[in-house]
Amino acid sequence: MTTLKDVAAHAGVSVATAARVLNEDPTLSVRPVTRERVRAVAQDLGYRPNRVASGLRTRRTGTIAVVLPDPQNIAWSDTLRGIERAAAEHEYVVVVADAHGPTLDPQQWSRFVLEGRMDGLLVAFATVVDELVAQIAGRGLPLVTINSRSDNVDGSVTMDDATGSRLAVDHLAGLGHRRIAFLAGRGDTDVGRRRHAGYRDAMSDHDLPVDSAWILPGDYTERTARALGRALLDMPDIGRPTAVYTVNLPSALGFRAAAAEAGLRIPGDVSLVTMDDHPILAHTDPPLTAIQLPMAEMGELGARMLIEGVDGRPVRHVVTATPPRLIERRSTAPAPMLA
Amino acid sequence: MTTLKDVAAHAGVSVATAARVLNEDPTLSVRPVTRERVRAVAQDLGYRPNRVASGLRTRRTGTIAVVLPDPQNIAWSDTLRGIERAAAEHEYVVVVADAHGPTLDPQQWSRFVLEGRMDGLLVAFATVVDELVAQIAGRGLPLVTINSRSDNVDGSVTMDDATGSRLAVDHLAGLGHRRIAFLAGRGDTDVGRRRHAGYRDAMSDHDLPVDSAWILPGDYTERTARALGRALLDMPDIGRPTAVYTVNLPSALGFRAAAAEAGLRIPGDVSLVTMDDHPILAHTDPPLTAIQLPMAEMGELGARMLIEGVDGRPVRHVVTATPPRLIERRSTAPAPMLA
DNA sequence: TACGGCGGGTATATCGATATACTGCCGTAG
DNA sequence: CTACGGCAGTATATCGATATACCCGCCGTA
Repeated sequence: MTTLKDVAAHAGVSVATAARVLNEDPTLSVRPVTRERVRAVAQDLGYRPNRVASGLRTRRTGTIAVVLPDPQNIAWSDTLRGIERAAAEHEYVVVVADAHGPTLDPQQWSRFVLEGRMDGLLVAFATVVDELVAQIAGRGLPLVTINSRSDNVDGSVTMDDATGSRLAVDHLAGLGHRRIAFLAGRGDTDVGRRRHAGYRDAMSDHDLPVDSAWILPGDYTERTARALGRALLDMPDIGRPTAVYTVNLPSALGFRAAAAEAGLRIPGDVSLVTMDDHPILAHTDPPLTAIQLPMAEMGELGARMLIEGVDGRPVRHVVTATPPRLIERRSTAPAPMLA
Repeated sequence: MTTLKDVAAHAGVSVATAARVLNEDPTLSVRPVTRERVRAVAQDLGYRPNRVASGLRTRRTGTIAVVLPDPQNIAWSDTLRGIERAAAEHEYVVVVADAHGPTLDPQQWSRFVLEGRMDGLLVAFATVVDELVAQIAGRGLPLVTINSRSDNVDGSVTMDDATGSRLAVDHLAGLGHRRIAFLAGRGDTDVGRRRHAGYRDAMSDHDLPVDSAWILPGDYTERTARALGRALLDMPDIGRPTAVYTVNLPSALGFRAAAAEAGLRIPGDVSLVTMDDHPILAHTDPPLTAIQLPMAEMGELGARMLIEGVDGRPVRHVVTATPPRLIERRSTAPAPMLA
């Protein structure tokens, strides 16, 4: 390992000068020839600053942690790529942690917050635990939430979920559906509320009835969605919705399974649109019409803002710029004629 | 931030003693009462050693890097969970990097290998680039490959791919198929060769013909598999295989798409088994029969071995213990009667 | 009495980079 | 002839934990 000392020695300057040249310290005055000599030696020796050492002094490790409550959900993969891309641009590395729930267990807490190895946290908890926030803030660690906004946190990146929901409802309404159910998320989560609001507003814009029996709060899991789907589809034909909008990808899969079990065809008997797109949806039975959200952009913005936060710039609440898009596949069809 | 100095001061001992008590230095002799006092103070103050500082001295950062050539492939998610679990047990954190190909780009190289922030590398390149290996070894960084074994690397974790392939062929042969094609991986990769060998051996055990036109080397991508699938299915009926075994998940999806385009039914016209299982396969059209491999176990073993390697214990070549399993779904059916 | 050994610790260099204060020299202004 | 400012750097403390060498007092023993 080449250290700064080696560089300094070979260049015939002190470590201080070597460091200041390489870091382009503007307060340093040095002859161009010396400057070049240092640079050349560093290059020749393949010098790379040891980030652990520099991290100790500067309290910057060049590492951010991303905490996902459920990395199993394949919808996150784009987000992760966005985060990594932005991080790489700033020479940061990304530590991914799986919190198996809405908070950090003590072990994770210790490794991510207490041991000084992270410069900041990017978290994607649907429900932001106030206590967690307070403690992180107390540690002086910048925190940015993604996909969820809370007034207790200074920075967040969210998407235009309401418009996403609206797109789903517009599409179904355009196909003649009037009885559009919503397999929702948890009402105590920010995303859940935004997606719900979009649904509600769009329904009312289309003068469509919103039957409370058609709004089923779930918990974003396939399992629950499947149970709720069964309940919904077991309704007598007359009250049964002709279309369903599901709040996220696992919910759509759960509903799809429920429909299959109930012997109902999608889209023959019931149309399905879901939030969260993924290439694999082209291969499902049937291929699912879905709302594509700028997940990668959300990740990029989040990481970028967090890194700015590390540099002392204030973080804010931002919303992604790219609008949601509806990807039409084959799970939606014109509403059946009704009595 | 509570530092060791604070603990020492409050406990009325020197930092040396505080450190040695907390690290359970066996060469330290200290009265039990003092020992307890130090521990109690550390506890009270919520002391956690700063890993950056200790990393500087000990050259252990408690971080390992996982490099995946294609994190998009959802089959890796189990592996990642296994890695994280094992890492967490040892108080390590995991940095995940996306190398968009079979080697590290200079940026990544710098961040993962040259800057001293990683204790070791876990890589999943299908083709192990010798040059890369040599350079990493030259840096004294332990390296363990997963899913691929090379004699140039001391440590690896692989799975029993051959048996996995055999399971696929056995299943198809059991259904009466005799013309079983193999949509393979790259012949220059270790996994590709192992999966191929399993196929070949199983075919010969069943006395089945291996037509070289039925072994199509692909590159593990959906795109290529789709093109190859088209070629395969465009063969005249007489020479067309009645079943296909695909080397990985994206290949299966590609083949599925090709069959759909060609207007052929799975499993009516052609049966499909693929290596790599994933829960989503229950939702595809049709649900795919797949070989489940111990991906999580591979990740766990890899991480554990790498961490042992960091501690100076030698790494070895190991194979996962859990045998592959065939998950039967609906993409396979008895062979059609042939002339 | 001298010496060694042991119990119970302490002092300090070190890891590598960085931030701050400082120095020696030269030219010029007063 | 001195003072002063600018140029071209240098010396060193620091970040926090850890590893190594060391120290002091006391006891037992030769």
